[in-house]
Amino acid sequence: MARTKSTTVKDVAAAANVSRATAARALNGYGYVGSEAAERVLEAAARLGYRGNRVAQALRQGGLPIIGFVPGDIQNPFFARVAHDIDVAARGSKHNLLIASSEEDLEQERALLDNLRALNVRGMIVAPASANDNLHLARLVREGTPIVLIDRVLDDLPCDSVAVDNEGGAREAVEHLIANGHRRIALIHDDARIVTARDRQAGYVKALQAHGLPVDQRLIAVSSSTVQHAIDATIRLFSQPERPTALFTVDSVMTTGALLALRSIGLTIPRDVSLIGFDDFDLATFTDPQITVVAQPVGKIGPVAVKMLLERIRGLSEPPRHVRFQTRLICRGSVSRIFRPA
Amino acid sequence: MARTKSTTVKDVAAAANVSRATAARALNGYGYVGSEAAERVLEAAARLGYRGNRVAQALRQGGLPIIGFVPGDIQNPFFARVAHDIDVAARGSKHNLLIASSEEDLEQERALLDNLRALNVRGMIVAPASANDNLHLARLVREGTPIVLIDRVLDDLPCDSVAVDNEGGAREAVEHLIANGHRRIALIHDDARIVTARDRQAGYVKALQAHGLPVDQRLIAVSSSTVQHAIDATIRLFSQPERPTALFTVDSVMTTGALLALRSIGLTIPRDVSLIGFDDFDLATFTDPQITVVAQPVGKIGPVAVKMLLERIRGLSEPPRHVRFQTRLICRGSVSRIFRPA
DNA sequence: CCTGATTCTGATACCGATCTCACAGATCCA
DNA sequence: TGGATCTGTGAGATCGGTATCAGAATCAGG
Repeated sequence: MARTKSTTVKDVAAAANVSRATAARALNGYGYVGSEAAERVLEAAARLGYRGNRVAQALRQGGLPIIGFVPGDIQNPFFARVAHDIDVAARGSKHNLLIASSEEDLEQERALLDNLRALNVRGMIVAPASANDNLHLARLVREGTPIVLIDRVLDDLPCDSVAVDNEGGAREAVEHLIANGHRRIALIHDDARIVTARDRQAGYVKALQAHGLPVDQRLIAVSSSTVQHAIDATIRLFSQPERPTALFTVDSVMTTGALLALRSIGLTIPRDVSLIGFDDFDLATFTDPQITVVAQPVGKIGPVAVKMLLERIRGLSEPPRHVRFQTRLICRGSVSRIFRPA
Repeated sequence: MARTKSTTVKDVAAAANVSRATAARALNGYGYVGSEAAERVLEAAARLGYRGNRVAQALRQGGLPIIGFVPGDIQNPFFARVAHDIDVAARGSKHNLLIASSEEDLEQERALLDNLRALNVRGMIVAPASANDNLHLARLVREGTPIVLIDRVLDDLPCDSVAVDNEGGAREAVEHLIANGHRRIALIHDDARIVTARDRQAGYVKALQAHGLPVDQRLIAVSSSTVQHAIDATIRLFSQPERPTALFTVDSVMTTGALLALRSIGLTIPRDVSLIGFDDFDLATFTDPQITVVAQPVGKIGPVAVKMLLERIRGLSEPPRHVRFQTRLICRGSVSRIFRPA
């Protein structure tokens, strides 16, 4: 197919009748170059459409101007939003963004990080798929690769992180339900492997305990984070003899599933069941009534992560910094007050 | 920060007491290598944690094992889904995916493509932001860079493409409205710059003309593809004295906006207004009634695009191939029948 | 025992850009 | 006028890996 090989400094130099060294100097504006020679080089470069070869530059100078982003799932609106923000922020500093989704699979994550490492990217922003077995991450950190963790923080990993107060947010939500008289509050959460889900579950448990309520395992369902699994889990929870009066879901995908499931088994929100979901999402304002949610400042996560990463790339060597954003409970119409006689 | 420089073939060769050449042969399994020497090399490589440097490989062999993807907006669920599919397909052939969103901005798209070119990526999958001024794309094609266009096809660009029958799908939707007795059918579409929107508009116009209905400019609103703009456009359309009885929106973001706007001005679907949107989306089944949409086979686009791209990368030199998927009208509850006395 | 093929290995060129170094010519000050 | 400094330039090393080539060692067959 005779892919035309691109023009190199050599070509430009030849066209301008100078050496490669001089051409490079003219193109990059360093060292001494005669104004006349420089002009000829620039003209030749423009004429030949010289672009430079990042790969060669990267080899010489170490590292491609690329930031790697490893989200759990790019289709999840949360990560899509963050990816977008990272992209914008990275572009501001002349970096390209390489997105490689781990699909919440530890093996895949390992392979991807290996790949990024081999590509000599400048730094990585990662949402680790697992709370355990993170030797691969530990090694990267040890080797000095700039890494920023987002959304999911691993306490024993000495690197920067940006996340929200998952436990506090969950606790606030559950306490809101308790304050409205609910006692049988169900939880649907992800495999505890993911840090976020674990913390949110912890918030749920703490809220119950703080109010002297028992933690009933029958009210807790585990589901992987897909709409279908969430539907199944919801149906399981609500086909028990003593039905929960409220439900707390730990992410927007699960909330979506719960919504669908409750509708299909004929339970009305908030008359039959009250619902609070973690993470705000479009759908939440489209339903009738609208759904009460724990909102995270999604838009801040990406920019802050990039900022921290760039500082590391530039050589900052402070001890790990951890940014923790507060969540906000947005009360809409999906929680009802239960009258509870003393 | 003393970023530990990674181990090179040189290190491995030294550790195994062989030359770089032999080490490379052992590691890549080509040429003749003594079994004993090979073993020593492999052992040394494992011990030192040798990973290889893609950048150096790329320089020698031409091109990074990367596929570039330039969507209009990664937050748009359509592109997020396609990105995911591309990622999976690319991984199957040992390619990484580099996503760089153009944000529907032509200048940005140009810059991004330049970047990708400089990175020597193997090929690109692009959803062009504009129907015109595509000299930058034309040049890439001319230079032999493998490119596959998705979603939006530029007829005068000699390269592969994957898209859906936008005109036909739109036409089917509008004819469905006509068949249900609607005559004043409004359209909200994007800036005609984007090919997709233009084709869908063309379908709208053809449907009307085929049934002898006038194309009334007052029924056509232009909006950029954001929820807020779509809301404004909808309100504008429906505050006219002679209100439309039906609305066709050309993408899911606009449909979302229309939904919100209609609710806010107190119009009920489908009693007051019938609605059909192009592109199926989650929300469409969450509303009451559910929304009738023109569905595209989203899941097929990514895999087919990658398949075509890989063939080009491997050197296929057939003339440009164009895959065009059919759309499917999914009738739900957002279209009402208007009784129209003869 | 010698020729020719086969196996193994190291030296070396190369990809493209950058950077150091040395050197030539111009300029400058004493 | 001569040494020192400043300009401008090209030769060549370098980044890390891969491919070519030639030479050494082993082995087969006549």
